[in-house]
Amino acid sequence: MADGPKTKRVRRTKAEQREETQEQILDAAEYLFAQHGLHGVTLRDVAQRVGVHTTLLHYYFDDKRSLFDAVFARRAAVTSGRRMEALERYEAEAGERPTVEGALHAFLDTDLDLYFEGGELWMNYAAFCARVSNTPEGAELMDVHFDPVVLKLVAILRRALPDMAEADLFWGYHFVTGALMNTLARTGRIDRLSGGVCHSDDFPAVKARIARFMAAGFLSLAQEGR
Amino acid sequence: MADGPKTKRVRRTKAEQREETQEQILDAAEYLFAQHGLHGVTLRDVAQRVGVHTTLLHYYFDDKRSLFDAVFARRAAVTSGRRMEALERYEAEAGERPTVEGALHAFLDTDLDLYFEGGELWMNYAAFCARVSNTPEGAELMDVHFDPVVLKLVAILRRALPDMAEADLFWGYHFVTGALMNTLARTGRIDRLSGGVCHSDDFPAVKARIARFMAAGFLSLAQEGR
DNA sequence: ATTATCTATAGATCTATAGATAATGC
DNA sequence: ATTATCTATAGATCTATAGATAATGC
Repeated sequence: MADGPKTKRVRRTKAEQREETQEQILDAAEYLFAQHGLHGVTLRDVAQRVGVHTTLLHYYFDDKRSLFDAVFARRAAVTSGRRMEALERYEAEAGERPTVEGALHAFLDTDLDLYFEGGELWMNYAAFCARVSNTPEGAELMDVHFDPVVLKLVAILRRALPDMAEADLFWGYHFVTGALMNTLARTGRIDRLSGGVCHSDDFPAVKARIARFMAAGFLSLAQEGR
Repeated sequence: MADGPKTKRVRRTKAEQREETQEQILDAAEYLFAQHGLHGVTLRDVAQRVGVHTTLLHYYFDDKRSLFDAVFARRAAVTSGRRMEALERYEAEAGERPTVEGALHAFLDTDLDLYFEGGELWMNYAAFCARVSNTPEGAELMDVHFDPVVLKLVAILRRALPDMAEADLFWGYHFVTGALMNTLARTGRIDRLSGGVCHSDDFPAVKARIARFMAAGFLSLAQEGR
């Protein structure tokens, strides 16, 4: 229904054309999957948004599920890589004494910045990830693409809190990622609930609070001992 | 594919029969929607799981979306009511000096207990809620069914932290509900990520940590002042 | 000559409705 | 006599494939 971005028909090499069309398909699919989920979107919806025929999607992607996986994978490498770098940079800076809050800032702020500064397409990807994170298939894609960077975060947290039980570390991460996904989803619920005090789109507001909030949570579990 | 519970054909009054069939339809739909989402489930899937013909679903429910809404609504009143009672009980106990952690225990523990002790069907409902919470339609259903109890929680938190900014209160709640929904989803991700240290199904483990963790988060934001 | 895109279409499935049959109600 | 359930089917879509046409490559 909404008309996608119109292609300028100034075409260059075949490789470029191929690349360009594929990116447009992925952008459209990303937007639609974020809104309606894997099964709520038809290949025809995606094709219409791009302005091509449905069959072209089969030319570039084996089937619907492959397209879905490709949407997930395309930006996963970027966000994962950026966060990994940020964590390594923080680790180097902090030396012997990393803090929970420092590690969480590196992990969370880097990600929130990427989406917020990356424009509409990155925001779509964020919503896409959030939407699928609470599904069985989505969770498995997260295993594949995000385990290394998450385990890196956990490793730094473990050094910051050497006496904390392993289970506490992982449950703490579980709470962090839940809060993050709820943010990325941008459903507008917090806007309505708060009577307009908060806005789903306001990632800077989340960034200003989430690392400190979660760090205090970790410390309170650590204090408890067990 | 999986065969649903077989109906015992000892039928009583029509009202009872009607009630029983409707409940079976709702149970089956709840399970399937939790696994595959609104669009990932066909009416035929639901009918097959119950062991009736697809058209019977149209006899009891206007269309697919009405069935979906009915699934959400059926148990929403129960969980919402129980949490509201728990919050009011806590408010009465705490008198002039409610605490953040006390309010969160009332809100969160009551809910986790309901699902964990309610058996498989309640666990399905929890997964259903979690799955839809990150979608636009789901968030609107949450507005309708859960706003009163959430605003009650926020009101107690406000009394516990009278100097806290409104935005901080609501963002804090936003983090809490994200962590809760991630728990209810039970995707198995935390199991794999932690190498078996944590289990998605282990709501008691979450209950043992989440209120303290989140309370510390709230206090750290409040301390910040501004 | 190869690659990108479109046309035509098969085969399956999905939602929804109309009308028939089987079971309870009085 | 009314209500619960099933049969039959219409009409719309949806995914996927085969083969034709249009555009680039050399």
